[in-house]
Amino acid sequence: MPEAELSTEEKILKAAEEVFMRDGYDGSRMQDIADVAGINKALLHYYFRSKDKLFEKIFDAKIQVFFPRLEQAFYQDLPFMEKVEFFIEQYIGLLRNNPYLPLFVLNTINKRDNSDFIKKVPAELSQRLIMSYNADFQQGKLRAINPLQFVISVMGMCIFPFLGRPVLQNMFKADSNAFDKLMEQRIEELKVYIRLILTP
Amino acid sequence: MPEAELSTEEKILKAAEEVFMRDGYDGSRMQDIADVAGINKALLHYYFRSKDKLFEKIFDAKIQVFFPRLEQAFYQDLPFMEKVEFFIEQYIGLLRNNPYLPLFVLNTINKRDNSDFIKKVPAELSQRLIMSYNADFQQGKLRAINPLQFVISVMGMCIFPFLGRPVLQNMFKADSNAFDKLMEQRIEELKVYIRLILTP
DNA sequence: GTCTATATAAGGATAGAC
DNA sequence: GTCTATCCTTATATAGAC
Repeated sequence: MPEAELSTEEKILKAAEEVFMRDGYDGSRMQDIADVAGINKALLHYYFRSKDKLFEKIFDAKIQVFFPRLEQAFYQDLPFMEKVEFFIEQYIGLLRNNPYLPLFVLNTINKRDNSDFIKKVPAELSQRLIMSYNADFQQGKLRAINPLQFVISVMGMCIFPFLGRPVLQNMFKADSNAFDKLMEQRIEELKVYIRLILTP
Repeated sequence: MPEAELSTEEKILKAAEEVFMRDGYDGSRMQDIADVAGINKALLHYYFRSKDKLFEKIFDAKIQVFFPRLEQAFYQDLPFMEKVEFFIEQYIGLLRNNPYLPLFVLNTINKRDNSDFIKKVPAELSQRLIMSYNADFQQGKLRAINPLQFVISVMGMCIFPFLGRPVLQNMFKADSNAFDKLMEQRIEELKVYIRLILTP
């Protein structure tokens, strides 16, 4: 869709997303958002009453992406291991297209005053995974581990390289392409790890 | 050491550490730091010329903690697997005492303009680990994996729960004590994982 | 709906007295 | 070294014309 066809409200939301994701709430300026949107500051306040309100709109959308529901795989009757493999594949793919997402979300939910934001996290995902583990474990198909710790571990393995990206690229003299390639390879590597951990 | 015995410079550094770690660079106010230190703003600028300079002092100290050198284990002639186990133990212990550290460091190194900060990361740690892996692998003591991906994974597994802490606590109705207990248990859990991955 | 101009406040930094 | 007072710039937000 060409930019000219976007409504003013859409242009603002698009610009706000870009600026907030890149600079965080504290680092963002309403003027920057107006510039990116190609309008002036006053219009921002006309559409969204305040910086807080505008930010909330963006966050509400992004939290749903960062903690995905993944209905496709998790509501199907797949073995636990395949669900995890599917998650790794989808999630690293997602982050490759949304490099700023993790830091943005983690910053927001860690803000002391903004504890409301935490409540917006879709909570069922990990609960369902744990139930799925227990079902397969009781059939002897999985090794005895702590499913909560395991779920945290899988998320950490997927997300962390995107958080430490500048360091990794500097350490191994990699450009953006090399990093992306590394993340593509990472999918298969992590699948090997989780199979080794879960197979009895 | 009682607070009264601290020099003004020490009081400022202590207060700056607290505020910067908690609120980040953009979210911190010189006034807040002065208040915590029990002095006034002007004195901050007398001791450290600017907010930037003061921040740099704090960051320089913290980056050394977040990317530790761990000479104790890694310069000794231990098997790779034991080095990793030692790392997990030490590092989770460190983070349990420094909950804000990961987000603080990751935010700073991800700032576009502040790419100077990246250069301050001690880079040898992962390089040494990879060399150590290769040595043991050639003796047939380890499974064939990608050592770089493995090192990223171990760091991610250790660090991520501290980043997602508010969500985890909310999701599982855990207070600070329960979370800390979970992290203590996590040490042994992760050791199991890495043994399963690395053992041929 | 969109703009210019401006109110109001906050934040970093400095001057100058003690 | 430490304080009060203040300068200067920047930010959010609003008023009012078109």
